[in-house]
Amino acid sequence: MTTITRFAPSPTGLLHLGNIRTALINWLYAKNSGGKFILRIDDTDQERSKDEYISQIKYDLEWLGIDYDETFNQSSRFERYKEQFEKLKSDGRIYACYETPEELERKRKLQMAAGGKQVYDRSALKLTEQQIKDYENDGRKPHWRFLLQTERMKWNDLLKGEIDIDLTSLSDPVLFREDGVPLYTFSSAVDDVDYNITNVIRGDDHTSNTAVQIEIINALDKNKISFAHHALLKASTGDKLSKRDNVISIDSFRKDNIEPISILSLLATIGTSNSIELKSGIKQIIEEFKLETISTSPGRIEIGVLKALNKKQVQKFDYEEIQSRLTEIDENVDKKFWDTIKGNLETVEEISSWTDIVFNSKPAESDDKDYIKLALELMPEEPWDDDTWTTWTNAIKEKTGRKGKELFLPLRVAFTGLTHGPEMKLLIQLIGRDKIVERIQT
RNA sequence: GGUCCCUUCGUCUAGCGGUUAGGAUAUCUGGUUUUCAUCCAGAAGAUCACGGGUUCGAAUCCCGUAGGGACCGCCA
Repeated sequence: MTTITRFAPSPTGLLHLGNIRTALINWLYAKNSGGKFILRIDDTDQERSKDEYISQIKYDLEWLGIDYDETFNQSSRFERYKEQFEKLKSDGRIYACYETPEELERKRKLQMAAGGKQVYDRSALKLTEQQIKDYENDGRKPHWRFLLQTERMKWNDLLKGEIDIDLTSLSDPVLFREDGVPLYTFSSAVDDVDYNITNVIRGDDHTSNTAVQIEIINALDKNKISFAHHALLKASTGDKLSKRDNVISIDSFRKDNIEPISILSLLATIGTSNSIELKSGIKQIIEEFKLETISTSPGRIEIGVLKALNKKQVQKFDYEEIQSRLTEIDENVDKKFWDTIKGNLETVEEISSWTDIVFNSKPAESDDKDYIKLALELMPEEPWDDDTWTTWTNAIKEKTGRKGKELFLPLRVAFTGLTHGPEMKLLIQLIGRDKIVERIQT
């Protein structure tokens, strides 16, 4: 049987490290076993779903290199949900409820005050025909609940092991709203069955929900789906992740010029027993993927690790790989320029600060003017090569008796305005004699 | 309140009854680079949340406690 997994985001916000991790795990699980991966947009709640988020989600996935064999929107399947709803209804698994949200809220508060279970009391089941008629005459429309019959739902979770949930501690789930809109608990179960999903891998927050869904799936069909629940990720502070937490959205990382492979490498590492390292590409991540390496305890997102991985990737780039990106930043960036500068970059786009230093004359104030003046006098004529710097500084050394930091640091500052940077013997060739003279003389 | 789950170096983790508790990363030191980064070599870093029990022997099994998380919605 072919493995089929799915990622089912609701388009109510941006994708972040947490939910993209779930997507990646599902994608890798499918890829690793030669299976299929489906992108399902859970947009049954039309009020909260936004088209812009749908395109953003697809763009983020594409940018990261996570492709899908098939995609569909739940909003296109309302008829099918209705059909399956009728089936469950005729099987007597669904019953009509007439409580308003306010009434339900009041019940919950009462239950909480009494210290009992906050579970729906099934009073709708005891309604007389007359009471129902009265509600209907009042203009109330029913919402529909699924009658939970299992006391304890057990399954073998691929990540958490044997799970045993007390279903009597959970309310009968509402499957259809008063306005006829199917709820996630139901539409998801219908789709997972219809699309022959073999493995549902999702966050730990769905664990008790899974108990409910298994019973629904069993009522629809024979359950053949294997479930796995991974621990959620925590923010670096130890707090839970939020959809509104923009600092970890994929979009924000892209805007910060973080490379996709850096994000993928972090995701393939965090909360797993894998070594923290930069991966060579998505292919390596697929090959190395093992579901069992994913931990059941929540991992912390360390942005510092992401940045370190990205830095490694930047320094790994060959000029040819990113030539168009570089020349777009500055057309004068050639291979020599890139190779000289890349060791000092954390993102590719940071190169712009160096094109500025190299190409635009930026005179730096020196408090060591006499020394700089002397250096100018001793500066070799062009053409310059890799030995020029040594020849030059040796001459200065001889004349002044300076050595080490005293010798070179004032020069670096005078040429670049910075106390650190690429190797001087290469950098001075990039800047060139004319510009250096210009800078020193100012 | 109920249900389910988690807790091992700063961080991510290995560990499945006998280990000097291993690795990765970060940190520090030395070497290389006449700076920084890279690279190489090395070091330090964990009373295995706490308490009890089982056992000749517990990070590992059992019970309890504490801390943390998820869910308990006409959201997903």
